[in-house]
Amino acid sequence: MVASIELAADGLSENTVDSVIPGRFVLRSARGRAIHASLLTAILDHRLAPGMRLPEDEIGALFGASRTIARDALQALAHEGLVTIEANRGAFVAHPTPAEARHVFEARFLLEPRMAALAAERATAEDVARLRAHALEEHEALHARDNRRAIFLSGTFHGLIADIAAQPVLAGFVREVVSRSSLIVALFWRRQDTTCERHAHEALVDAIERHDAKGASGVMESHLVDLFSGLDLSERAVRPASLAELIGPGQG
Amino acid sequence: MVASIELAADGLSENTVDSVIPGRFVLRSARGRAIHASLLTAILDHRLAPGMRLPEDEIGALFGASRTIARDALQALAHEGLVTIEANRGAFVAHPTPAEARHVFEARFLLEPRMAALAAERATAEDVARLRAHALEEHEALHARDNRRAIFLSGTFHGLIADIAAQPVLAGFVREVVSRSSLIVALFWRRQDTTCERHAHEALVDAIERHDAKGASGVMESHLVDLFSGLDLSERAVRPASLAELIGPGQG
DNA sequence: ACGCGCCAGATCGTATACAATCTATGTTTT
DNA sequence: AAAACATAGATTGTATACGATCTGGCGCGT
Repeated sequence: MVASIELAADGLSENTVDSVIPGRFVLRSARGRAIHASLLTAILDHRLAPGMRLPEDEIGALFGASRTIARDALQALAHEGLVTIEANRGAFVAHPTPAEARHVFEARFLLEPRMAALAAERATAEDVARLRAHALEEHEALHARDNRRAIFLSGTFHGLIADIAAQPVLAGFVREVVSRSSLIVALFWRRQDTTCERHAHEALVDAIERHDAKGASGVMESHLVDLFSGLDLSERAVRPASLAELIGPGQG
Repeated sequence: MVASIELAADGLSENTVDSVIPGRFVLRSARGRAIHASLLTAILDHRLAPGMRLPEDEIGALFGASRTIARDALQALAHEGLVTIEANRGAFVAHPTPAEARHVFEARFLLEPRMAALAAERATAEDVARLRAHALEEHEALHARDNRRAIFLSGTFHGLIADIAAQPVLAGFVREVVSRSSLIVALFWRRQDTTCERHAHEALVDAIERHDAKGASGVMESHLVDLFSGLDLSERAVRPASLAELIGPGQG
């Protein structure tokens, strides 16, 4: 039951939501966009877990809309790879396999270092200021132990850099793979410390401020290596062993 | 009026259609997928011109489906950047601006040389055979002056290479930018000879057969430079002068 | 006790109805 | 005659109705 999760839009600042939404828009109605935005942010900050059902009725009702609208929003999310649609069974939060996780990160390894380099070449003083403000927000979220916000912001940071690179098509692709990474982290993350990540983001802003394209590209690449190596993509991870192993033969 | 254009599926071999359709599927009904496939191929081979209206009624009726189904298919195409949806006005074949054309090609310049290199590393004998067969088909289409088929096949060739690179996420991105390039060519192409292109495709297959990653990457890059330099993205191109200039004051 | 089939509830698939909006044509006004 | 307005037709926006399909549970038979 999805209704138990807070999906209404009032919990989110409009700015942060906008920074995740793809530029080219396919949903016509305001309510459709609201549903899209709410589900998107709920997936990005791990309120909605991979595999969770998303019944059209319930989602529509949450936003005072009919199934027609909810379906459109779910179809849009399916196109972004965040929702899976099974015929006659409905929509579910996507549940990437280890192989899909690898493919998503392979795409990030190709796209994002280049975006960081372009951002370093093109960033204005205001761009750098915006990045710094964002990094500060991340810092505060971590300090306040607000993990959801921290994980959400660390994703939108990558989207901001893609915007600065001023390549809208590639920026859209980056947003997609970053969003999907959020589901991958939810499923396969095995490490606790996220401090390395914060330092990486700060180092990235520094390189961009220096207009050091090579440096920014390198920092981004090693940052992605860090993220990727924090995943456990062994087969063990996807199937939680056997029921026997989970319950244990002598500890119930 | 769109009905005057042959959109039914019987004119196309199933194989070639499949090779254009994105892997992850969002449309549930068979008729929805048929509409999607037909509109897609009609756009790719320039039967549907940029800016053309796509009324829901008419499209649904063509396939014996209701507007509901047609809407879903149009939304999917909108997500791929091939169709533009305007609120309360309906769907149109996308009509990219020169700026958008540049952004699409910037994405291709980043993605496709890498895909060519990966394809060269990974291609099996069967992959090479498939590419050769495809290049031969292109050759035949050109020889038969079947321009529509030639332009269609030259697009799917790039999709095939992306498949061989075995990176499904990136391959999906490549398919999107290649499809959009078809609209860009329809609007901005200014050159007649496509022979250079055929040679480029053959050189690409040769490099891939040699497992020459650097070579394949280089050939792909110069092939894209060729394609891009064949476009006229000046502002003059986008607005076809004035109505007076088109009709002429003294030749009716 | 276990497996098999059946039935009810829930959910999705699709068409259709009606309201809202837009476009184009023709009319009025200045 | 040109511009503003009004109206009719066409097209989209959205809800809803009804049939199809799936899921889970109950009862039956072995």
